[in-house]
Amino acid sequence: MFELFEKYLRSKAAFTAEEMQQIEAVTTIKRLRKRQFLLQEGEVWTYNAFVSKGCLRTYSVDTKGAEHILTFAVENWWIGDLQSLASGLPARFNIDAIEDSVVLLIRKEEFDRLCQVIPALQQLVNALLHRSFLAQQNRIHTTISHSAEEKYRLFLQNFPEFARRIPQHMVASYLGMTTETLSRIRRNLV
Amino acid sequence: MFELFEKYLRSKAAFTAEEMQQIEAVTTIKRLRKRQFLLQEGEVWTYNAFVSKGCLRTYSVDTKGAEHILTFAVENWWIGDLQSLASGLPARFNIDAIEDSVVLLIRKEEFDRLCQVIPALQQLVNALLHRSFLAQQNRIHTTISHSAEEKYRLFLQNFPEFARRIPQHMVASYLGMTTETLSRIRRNLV
DNA sequence: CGATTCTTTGAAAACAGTCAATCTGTGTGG
DNA sequence: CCACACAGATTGACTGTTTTCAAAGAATCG
Repeated sequence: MFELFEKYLRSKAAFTAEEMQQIEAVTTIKRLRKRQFLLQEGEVWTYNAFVSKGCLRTYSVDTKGAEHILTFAVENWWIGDLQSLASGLPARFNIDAIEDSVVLLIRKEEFDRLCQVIPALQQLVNALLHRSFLAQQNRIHTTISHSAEEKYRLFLQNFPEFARRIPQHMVASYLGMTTETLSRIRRNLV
Repeated sequence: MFELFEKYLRSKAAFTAEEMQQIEAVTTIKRLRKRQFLLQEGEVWTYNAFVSKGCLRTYSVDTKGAEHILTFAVENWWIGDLQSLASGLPARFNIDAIEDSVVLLIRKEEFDRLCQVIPALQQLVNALLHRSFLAQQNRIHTTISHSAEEKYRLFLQNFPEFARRIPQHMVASYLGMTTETLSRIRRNLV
């Protein structure tokens, strides 16, 4: 499974064979079955995680039991609770597998150490953070400026992959509406 | 006005006198009157901008003429269109002054060059991006998981400063609701 | 097949937006 | 200094959208 990660890394920057070995040395593989937790609210998240197969989600559960999905992650995406990672505090979010999945884990301390000695890795992380920032900004913008139907249209445009793989009630949760509303929107689209 | 910026920088990291001079050498001061544009939709944004006095907003205008505010920035905040800055494409957003303001500008090329030679500056930028990422994630989470009234409550909690300085119709726009709705929410709060 | 999850539907209620009017305070020009 | 214009906030009546609750139908999985 490390090969997929290696392929991803090489597509983003140039790494020497030795650097790649250093990375592989600290990478562990975790297989998750559908519905299995990678992180549960209240635990402390201490990894950087790369999805090499499958699909996961990050979400919270409110006082009424309703789930609110913050992110999805499929192959070649990173996932984790940066808030908990940075602060060392218990996570406010859950992460679980939507499909049977494989994630690669690197402990924070080891990842940070590698970033010190492998400039390409540090740059990759910075670039990733930068792109994520812009993606989040876009999401905020569409969220505050469009109707439920328009949000769904944009979601289909931007993430056709997600729309295919992810159950509708989760898409609804991601978009901040109920599953009934999304169902009715879909009825009116055709 | 550079002194305020210097104070901010020194509060975040250690800079030598020479480094500080290098920064000052590329910094220009721009004074803006209330309502004056710093950036208009369609222009290319090529700066990093630091607010040393006043208050500004980043917003878009939709096809119906409605404004949607993405961010506010007061003293010691950064502002700009990262999307346009990174891509070189015309900005989708406007930035203008809500109060008479003073911003410090550093051209992108010069800023990037300084980041190469001043590690503390590069680190500051990374830390800032990291914090902004988390802040945006929080905003997304509250936006998709709370009612209009709860969003306003949380806004008051998180940004009491903004609530004091910023006209209500702009707060409403930032929260993704109409000014009438916010007005009615406030009536029911007391 | 039976159980569970997922999606759809309907009816009623809650919520938020629209439009139009009024009220307030501020600042500007005469 | 006043009159006026203008930006901002509020209100009411109405419309439209979204949620809620309850139920039933479809799809999936062991």
